[in-house]
Amino acid sequence: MARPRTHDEALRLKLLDRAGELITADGAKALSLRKLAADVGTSTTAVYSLFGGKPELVGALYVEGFRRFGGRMDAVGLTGEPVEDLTRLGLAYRVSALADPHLYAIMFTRSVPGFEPNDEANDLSRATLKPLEDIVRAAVAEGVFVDVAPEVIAVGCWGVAHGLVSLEFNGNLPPEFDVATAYEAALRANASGWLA
Amino acid sequence: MARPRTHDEALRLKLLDRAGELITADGAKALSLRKLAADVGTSTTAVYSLFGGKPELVGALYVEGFRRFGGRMDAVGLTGEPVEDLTRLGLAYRVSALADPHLYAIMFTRSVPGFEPNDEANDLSRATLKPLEDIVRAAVAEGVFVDVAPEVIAVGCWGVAHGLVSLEFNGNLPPEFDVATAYEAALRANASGWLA
DNA sequence: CGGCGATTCATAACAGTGTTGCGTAGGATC
DNA sequence: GATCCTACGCAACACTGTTATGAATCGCCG
Repeated sequence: MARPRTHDEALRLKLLDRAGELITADGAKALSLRKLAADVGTSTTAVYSLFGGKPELVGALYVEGFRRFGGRMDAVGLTGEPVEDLTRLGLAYRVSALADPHLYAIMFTRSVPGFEPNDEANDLSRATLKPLEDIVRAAVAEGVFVDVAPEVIAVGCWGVAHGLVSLEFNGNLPPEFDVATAYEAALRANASGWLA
Repeated sequence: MARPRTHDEALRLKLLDRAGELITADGAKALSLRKLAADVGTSTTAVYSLFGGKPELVGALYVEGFRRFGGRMDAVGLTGEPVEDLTRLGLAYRVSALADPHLYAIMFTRSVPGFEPNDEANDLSRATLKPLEDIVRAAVAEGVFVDVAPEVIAVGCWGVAHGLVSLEFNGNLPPEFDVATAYEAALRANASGWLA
């Protein structure tokens, strides 16, 4: 039953796909190496050969999640008006989270006990800031935004988006709360707060 | 070894205390019913009598966490100027989170797999909004803030605070980032965005 | 005041988990 | 074509939360 000398890439993808499905269907708790291996037709040891362990398998899902996030952010059409553009990115952020809620959980909550993102994963997550920072930098340069380090403003905008989505997912928002409307208003008000 | 007919309140407190210590020391992953029971000098079944199971035990820690949070929020001295006061509450929010990081993890990340807050716990968490909402409501009434539902503004402010703290804990912020300064600036800018 | 029913909690077993030695099949290398 | 190396199957290990059983003892009612 040996495989080629290099890791079996097809098996790796099958494991990753199925792991994503299991998590999407029943949450992170439902991801068991035994079940995963059985579904894919291999054994748990394969996960250790290919990834190193369960945390590293989840780590692969983590980078996949940020890859998708990044893709959706890049696809947002921009106008050049900073408040509008920051609001659009924020809305896309929420749409992305709603599209892959369980991936979002892996990225931003510690829903898989042993898993801690490593340095490479953290670098990747910080890359999410890039489009935000570009917009902010231009706005500061043009004097539309106050003269504060673009990084600070960008992080602030990311914070609102992330915080509201996080509260929504946690069930911390009031019942019968019109999340979508409030979310957009909050994004816009926050961005406006940086106007010069 | 029977205990009084009513639950042994002292044992309940000892379990809760020790559980908090274990989590504070080594994170949520380190909370095992066996170790907890051994440390306290009882058996795992006591947890089932007193709480119902591990999720419910964690639920008790969840409400304890929000109780402390609420206490710290109430202790914040207010000035009557909404932007300033909202900023102060936001800073207190971060201080609270840093003071009890593992309790914070229980409250806002799903770090204990089986645990989902029940309705009562959710009501409690939403009570965190109360002081924010009072400030906002007054500011809207006085015409200092724009005429938007106070709930929406309050949730927005909570979102920034929560989001930034959450990103900080997740390691999503840039390295060598002056979190404290940026955090305060972001809170202030966000609140200012709601000025009429 | 005494006995009964109810309930807490100890003991031990169960089902499940991630992880790890061991063994082996079979491509890669010379 | 012989040899090495490695991915991976099997089975065991240590651990988890949970639960069936049973003993001890309290609150309650006559």
